Amino acid sequence: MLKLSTKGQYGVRAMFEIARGYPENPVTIKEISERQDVSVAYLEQILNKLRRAGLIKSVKGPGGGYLLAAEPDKISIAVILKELEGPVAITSCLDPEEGCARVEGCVTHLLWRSLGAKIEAFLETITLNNLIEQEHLLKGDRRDKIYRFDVA
Amino acid sequence: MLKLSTKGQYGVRAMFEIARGYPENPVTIKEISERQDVSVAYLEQILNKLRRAGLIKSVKGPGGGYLLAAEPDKISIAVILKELEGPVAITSCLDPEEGCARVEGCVTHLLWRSLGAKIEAFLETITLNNLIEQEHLLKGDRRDKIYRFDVA
DNA sequence: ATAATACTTTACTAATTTTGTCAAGTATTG
DNA sequence: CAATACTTGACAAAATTAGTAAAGTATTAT
Repeated sequence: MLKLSTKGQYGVRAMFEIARGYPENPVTIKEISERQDVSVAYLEQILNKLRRAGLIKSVKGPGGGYLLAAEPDKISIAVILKELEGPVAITSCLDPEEGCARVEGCVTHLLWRSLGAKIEAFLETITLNNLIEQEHLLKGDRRDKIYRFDVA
Repeated sequence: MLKLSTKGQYGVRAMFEIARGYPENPVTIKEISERQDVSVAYLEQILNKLRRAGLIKSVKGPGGGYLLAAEPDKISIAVILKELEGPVAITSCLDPEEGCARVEGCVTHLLWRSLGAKIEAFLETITLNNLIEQEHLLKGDRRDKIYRFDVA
């Protein structure tokens, strides 16, 4: 339950690859495709959304590619997922687009709202920079710090 | 994003209705159907799963219906949802049934795992009894305690 | 100039999941 | 023994997901 679509998953992984090139090295779709094993055509869709949302910039021509539009510690996982999948909305009646007929006096409504808020709050605390840091820990020998996200 | 299916939503609402009858009053499918506006046939599917999981008991014959199999404060939302929708698995590679080829050195994997753990932990703290309490607060005048789930 | 590289956009579709309905029972008891 | 209630399994329409495909436009190294 509570699955994330591949669009969201791939989007985060793509942003992670682009973040590695920050601030000078444009990363091409092809590179992302190869490293993350996602088709170029599908990535185009995803990166397009992220570019229009202002999270990344693109550089055309040979040697071009994608660049982060802000510093890696300013871009949260929450922002990326919101652009690709819309707001956290455990139930459809919590989606701002839809609305709910039974809001008043509905106990489960409160429950789902609280859960959604908790999820958002968590995802807002994690940034691309945290992912990069975490990878360094994984590849390095600082095994003592390894499950950092559990602490946050 | 991160939607819950209607099966999970209706299941929690049905359990809430059954909890109101605890410990003596069997609640019929028809009553649940009317109060929660879900078809009888669909509820049958849902309640069947919950009964087989041992969360509720059924009493046949006139005056029969469904009863909670345990005390309302012993049944968490997490348990109900797990029976109806399987474990929390933000990505399919985190589903115990599937597995993941890239676990080692995969940073996002850690992220999704942490998120899933947080969600489960939260849902385990909320019981049917909490829902009933919360409803009393909503209907009563203790407006000061109203958003209880946010605190938990 | 122009070929190579790279991004952009829109349309389409196969597969999967969700959200149920339907039919034909079985079990219990007043 | 009829009324009430639960039980089971098959089936299917609708929505969503997860992509592919095609036909571009833009930039720049040489």
